[in-house]
Amino acid sequence: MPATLKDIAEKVGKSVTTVSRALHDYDDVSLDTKERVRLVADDLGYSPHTYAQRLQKQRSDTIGFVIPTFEPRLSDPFFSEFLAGVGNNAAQLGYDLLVSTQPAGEKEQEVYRKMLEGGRVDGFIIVRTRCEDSRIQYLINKEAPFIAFGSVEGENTFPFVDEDGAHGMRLVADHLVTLVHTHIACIAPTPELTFSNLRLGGLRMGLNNHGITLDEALIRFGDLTQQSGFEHAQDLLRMTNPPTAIVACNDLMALGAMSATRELDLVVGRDIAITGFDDIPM
Amino acid sequence: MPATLKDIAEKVGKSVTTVSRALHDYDDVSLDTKERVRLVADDLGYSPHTYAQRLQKQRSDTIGFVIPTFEPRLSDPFFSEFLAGVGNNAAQLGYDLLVSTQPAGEKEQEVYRKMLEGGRVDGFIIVRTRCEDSRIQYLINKEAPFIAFGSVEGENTFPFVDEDGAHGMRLVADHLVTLVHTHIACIAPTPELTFSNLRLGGLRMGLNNHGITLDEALIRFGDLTQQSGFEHAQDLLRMTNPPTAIVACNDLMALGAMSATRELDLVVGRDIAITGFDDIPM
DNA sequence: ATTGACTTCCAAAACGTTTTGGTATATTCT
DNA sequence: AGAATATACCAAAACGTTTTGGAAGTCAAT
Repeated sequence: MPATLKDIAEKVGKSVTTVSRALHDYDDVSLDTKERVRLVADDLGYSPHTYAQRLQKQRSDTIGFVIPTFEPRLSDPFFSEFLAGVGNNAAQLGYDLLVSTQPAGEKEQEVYRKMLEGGRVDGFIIVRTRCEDSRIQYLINKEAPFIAFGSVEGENTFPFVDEDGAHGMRLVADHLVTLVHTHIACIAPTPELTFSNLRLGGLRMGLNNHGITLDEALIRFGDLTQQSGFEHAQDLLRMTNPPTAIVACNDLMALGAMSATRELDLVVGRDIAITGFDDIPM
Repeated sequence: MPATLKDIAEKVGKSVTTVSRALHDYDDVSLDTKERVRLVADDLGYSPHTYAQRLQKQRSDTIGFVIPTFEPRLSDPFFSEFLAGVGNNAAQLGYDLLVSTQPAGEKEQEVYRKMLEGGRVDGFIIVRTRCEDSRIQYLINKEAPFIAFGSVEGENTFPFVDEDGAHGMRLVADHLVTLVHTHIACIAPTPELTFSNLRLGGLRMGLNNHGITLDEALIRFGDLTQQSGFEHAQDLLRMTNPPTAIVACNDLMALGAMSATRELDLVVGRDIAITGFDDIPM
């Protein structure tokens, strides 16, 4: 059995209070006592009981991170990269990260509620923000702390960070135009996601700057997976007048599109241009 | 403020005990009371306070998973795949997974000790087992529950699962011999890792079966990263009499080796054979 | 009228910690 | 000598749960 404050107290011959205060270096404990307490604590290999501390302190020192994915697997490298980054920083600051996956929908809010009301987390990190985001609505409403990666439609009266997806897509447009493409397709994520609109909008505007209008018939909405990039690309390439360039809004769908072209014996970079977005290791 | 049992008790006009028992469907609570309790609980959006429960129950319902890596990032896809698999199954069984990274060494055991004695976890999952594994020693000694992915040298008197690395490597040997390779190099992980020896041994035996002895001068020990595969492959290919095949003991090093060959303008599959192990998505 | 069985309820203790609101003793200042 | 100040300590309450060991009431059988 792990040692408790009580064990130390008994061994040192002081009260639990004093031992607790000694370990926290309060100045109403004599140096002598502090020394003895620390010695005994080390000796017994004492570690404070985390859950007792959390209960008493009424804070969990834990951040909730609910990955909005259908797959039970961490199939999108974007998430594992993100997770690693956040997880390590959190650890460094003395925070735990409570990770869970839950597809957007009915049960999603319940997951947030349970974590919050169960006292398991102090706040959240939200990713893949949606134009109308019920998670954000809920948390603002509950006055629960959180930070979002991505924005929502309308006013963003909450803390968030974001990349400039529109700008990135304008660069993509510039690049493709330099390569004299005019018949350009785009595979975007579902338009419910804020960044889908931002990136699509960026592309549209980027092309406009060069006097090209993005053909609405060449816009497809996928679900960000490789599979979906594959299917939509296949579909696009089988058209009677197929595009010469496919702009994927994320790397995973771009990879899927590349597989599709390969299957039709086209060489990427020669017969067709394909662009991605995210810079995943793959 | 989240609702507590006390809140429910007051609203229903029963004791906290009764409310607790009602929610747990004990049969010394009348159906009528149970009904009322459940109604009020729903109404208040009650969720039990996780840490209070854990403190009282003296169990954390949490599994510890310490990733033995130097990188703070989750750079090895093996880990993210493993993490996703374990994490989701744990969640399904009502367990949390407490993840942390800590390179093998001095502080490693302290991390395990803190998690265990701090009451934060009930047991552990151990990966990348070593021939002499201090973590396993420690946990056996503490009689703490754990399961290992991989074995140790000598008797394995603890639960573990493993893949048959030796067999896999024999298949690799068979394959390479079929392609009439005889001058074969191997990039293995540090021999402290059990699976390094198993796989290396498997390769050696596989080649022996065909009357070929693995040249000890062509064995290199890397650290499982792409970088290290790159460096060792470069080194091997610059020898006066370079190998015609490189067997990497994991996929990441194989990918590094492939980069190295490409830099020397060799084509993998034509000028040189390279094999990996693990089947990571990349 | 007692006994026993059954139903429904609950006060109190416990888990391990931190904080509050003290007390007792020694020291220093008038 | 008495008052004020410092120093070192601690009992009890609190955080929100679950479990223990009953108690009180009803009913049926003796």
